[in-house]
Order: sequence, then C-alpha cells, then structure tokens
Amino acid sequence: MEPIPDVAEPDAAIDPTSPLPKYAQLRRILIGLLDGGGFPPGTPLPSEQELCRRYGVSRMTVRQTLDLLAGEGRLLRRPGKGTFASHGRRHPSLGPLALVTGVRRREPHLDFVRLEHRTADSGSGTRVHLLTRVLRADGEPVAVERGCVPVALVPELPARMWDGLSLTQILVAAFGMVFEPAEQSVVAVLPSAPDARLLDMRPGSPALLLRQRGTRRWTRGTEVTVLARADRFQVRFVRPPERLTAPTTPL
Amino acid sequence: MEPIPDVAEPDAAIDPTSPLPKYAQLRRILIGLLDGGGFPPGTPLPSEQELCRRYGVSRMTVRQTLDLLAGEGRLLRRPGKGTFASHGRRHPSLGPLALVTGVRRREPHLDFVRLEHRTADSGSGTRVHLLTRVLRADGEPVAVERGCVPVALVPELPARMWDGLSLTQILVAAFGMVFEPAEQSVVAVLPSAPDARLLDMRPGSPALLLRQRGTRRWTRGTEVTVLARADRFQVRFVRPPERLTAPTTPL
DNA sequence: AAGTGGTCTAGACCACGAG
DNA sequence: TCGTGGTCTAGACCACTTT
Repeated sequence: MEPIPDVAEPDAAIDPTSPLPKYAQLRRILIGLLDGGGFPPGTPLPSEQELCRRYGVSRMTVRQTLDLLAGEGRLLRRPGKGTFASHGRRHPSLGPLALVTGVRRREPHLDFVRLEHRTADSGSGTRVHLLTRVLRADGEPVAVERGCVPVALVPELPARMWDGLSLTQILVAAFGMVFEPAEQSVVAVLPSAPDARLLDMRPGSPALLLRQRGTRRWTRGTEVTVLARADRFQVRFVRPPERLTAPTTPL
Repeated sequence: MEPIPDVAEPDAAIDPTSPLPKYAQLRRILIGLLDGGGFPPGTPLPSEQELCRRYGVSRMTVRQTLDLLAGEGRLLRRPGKGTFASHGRRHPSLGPLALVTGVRRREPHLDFVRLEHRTADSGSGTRVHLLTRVLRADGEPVAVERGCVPVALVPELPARMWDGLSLTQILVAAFGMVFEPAEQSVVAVLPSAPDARLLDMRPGSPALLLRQRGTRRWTRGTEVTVLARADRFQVRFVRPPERLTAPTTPL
C-alpha cells in the first residue's frame, strides 16, 4: 500500500503505475484546473476525445471521470454541446452538506478549530491519523468534523490541514480521494451529550450526521464524519439549480 | 417519440427496439423483482456475468444499471462478494427526500390528496399531464408534489396514480424513468403564500424544494417538484448506513 | 456536415473474498 | 483456486446542437 503522491501539477500526466486508478488521477488533475481558475464557471472543458488524446486514456475512462465530477456537481454535461465547468462551490463543501446561507444576506465567516490531532493504531493494526475539528460560522460552533485516515496513504496530512478547508476538500483536491457514492449518507440523529455541548445545542435538538467512507484499496480505512446542527445546515444533493425561479409555480 | 410501454413482467426481456435504453429497461426489470419480493434485503443478486447471459447485454450495460441502482440506494455492491439487495425503502420515497420519522415512535400514515389532475399544452406545444397533490402525514399536510409528464411518453398516467405512492416512485417503477443524477437538487426556499397556506405553515418558515428533471429523449419534458416542510423532512443522501455505531445516538 | 456527449459491445487484466 | 466486482481498452452507432 504505497502512499498517494501529493497534489497534482497543472500539466500533470497520468501515471499508469500509480496506486490511484487512472480515472481518479484524471479527476484530481481536473479538480486542480477547476480550483486553480483554469476553467471559470460556464467555460467548456476540452471534449472527451481531446481529453483522451491529451492524457492517453480511453474514452470510457474519461467518461468515468467526467460522470463522477458531474455527479459531484462540479461539471455540467450537455449532450451535443459539451462539458462545462459548473457554478457554485463557494463554501467549503462538507460533501453533500452545505451551510445554509439562503436565510442570511451575508456569508458567514467560517473556520475550523482543531480539537484533536494525533496518530493511533487502528483496530487492524494500521497506523491512522485521527482528527477532530469544530467548524465555526462567525465564531459560533455549528459542526464537528472527525477524520480517520491511514498514515500509509497520506503521510503528511497534518501539514495540509489549513483551517479554511474541510477534510473532505483536502482529501479530494490534494490526494484524489474518491468516496464511493453508495458509501455516503446523511441521517438525522440525536447527538451525544459531549457533542451537544461542543455545538452548544439544547438536549434533544436534532443534528445531521454525514458519513463518508473509502472502501477501495487506495482509500481503504479512510472515514470522515460530520455532525452538524440541523438548524444551520441543509443537504445539497448533487448540485444547486442554475437559478431559482418561481420555486412553487407550476410549470 | 413513442410512448413507453407499461410495467415490466417478472420474466421480461430486453427489447432492443424500445425507446428506453437497455440499461433503463434492465433497471425497471430489477426494480420490479426487488419490489415484488424476488430479492429480499440482503439477498445476493445474480452475478454480472449471469445477468449478461440472462438478458443478452454486455457487461458494461449491466454495470451501468447496477451502478445506477446502487447510487439510488437499492443495491449494495461488495467487491469480491457480490451485489446485494439493500435494506431500507420502507416509506414512499420522494427521491432524495424521505420523511423524518425518527422523532416519532410510530410511523405516520401517509396519503396523497389530489388537487389538480388535467392535461395541458406545454410551451413547446406538446401535450402534458399536470398533477398537483398534497402529501399528508396522519392527515396533516407536509408536502406539495407537482408533476409534468408528456402524454406522449406516458399516456395512461392517471390510471396509475394510486394514492400511496409518490409520483417519482410511479414513474420509476412503472415506466423506468431515469432522472439524471445531475438534474436532481434539493434546496431550501421560502414557499409562496398559497403554498404556505396549503402546508399550514407560518410565513417565513423554510421549506425544502426537491426538483427532478428528465433531459434525455425518452424522459424529456418530465419534471417533478416536491415542496416539503423543512421541519418534517430530512434528505437522505443515497442510503442510510447499515447500522449507526459510535459518535451519536441514532434516532 | 461536423462535433459533441449518450449508449453499447466484446474483450482484457486486476483486486478481493471465500473455500 | 475460483468467482466476484473494479478498472480499462478500442472500437461502434446514435441523438443532439451548431455550422
């Protein structure tokens, strides 16, 4: 189990010997280009054919990458027209969770406060990073983020834990982590007493529990959970619509 | 644009001349088997190879179907082991929306009240079904469901509008409708005054707006929206976890 | 007509889990 | 070792949009 190489350069190429499958490598490259401003929202990406040529992979592999990114809300596919960089992605995404901002005029200031930061032995004897952080919105605690990442996969994780990004974002953008779609879930729960205190919640108030797990060889053992105050979050499924018009007017 | 044939028989076969793509036909067959009790939760499905033989399609097509169903939470894929019927699916699903039931010991009694039920001319001149229903939980209105379905696709829709199933369920199970993953969204909105009255909500209370659209040739023009009281619903992303251990107490 | 993404095929090799 | 699902290839034809 070799560690995953760090970050993708702008002109990165696909490495056939990497532990990351080709589609995940290509995904990381494209995310780097999207986040780096290479493709502003609305901009068309190179065609599938062109991506095949440029990165030396087959069309099915390119499509696996593009479908994955479209499912994550980062790309928009239009038959007959092309694939386009999507709008949105303004806040640090917590996966399918996004902060409720609609009610407020001003975007809240977000930061993470580290509570725990160590390595430990997982049950199966593998060394893992254990991380616990509290997400604050304008200084008010709104979510607890917990992460478990095998050291063998991502040795230098702590160095990249800058405090404006969610762990999910870091793992995805920097290391190409892919969470199987079927291994993501959001459910309503009652937080434990310590967690409720961390989030300054009244006993009995509901929370949303997001859970993401990696089950592939190259993601195995990775798990991220986010416990979020239900009154401060909404779940964004896939992606927000282009524009919200007449939300309740029949078609 | 031929109408989509109705319902799939247990021993249905793939029709290469159908307007539905093969993967969508196979999906409808498997949904019929799953809903009909052919594969109780936890039961392994036939292997991909076996499905290829049985339905005469290639493995990539079978995988497209199984991946789609897994993404919808109906199947569980386990490398090296097999594909299994998933648990869950107890309530009428509204797509990614599921009624919050955790707060209550007892499952609420659900039914739909029809408000509108007619055909009209869509903007582009195609005839469409227009449907409006109110979902009630124990008699209390909790969501407004609106549907627009081209008559050419599904001529006999009203006959199938039995009142315990959501429109999404009907379209998916009976007609094999597929909503592109990237065309589903859930956002928080403020309902219009009439809708707020329908749902017995106080002004200013938030609601969740689910929107599903079909953009393929064989789903084109189909749109389902569900406006749901935010205090009565949660969003279930993909599927609930097998069992909830650790950080918090499940509801 | 040309180029795009959507569907589909028939192979291949691999990692995984179980006997 | 064997059967499973995961990844990947190199083609093909189609529907869609624009020129």
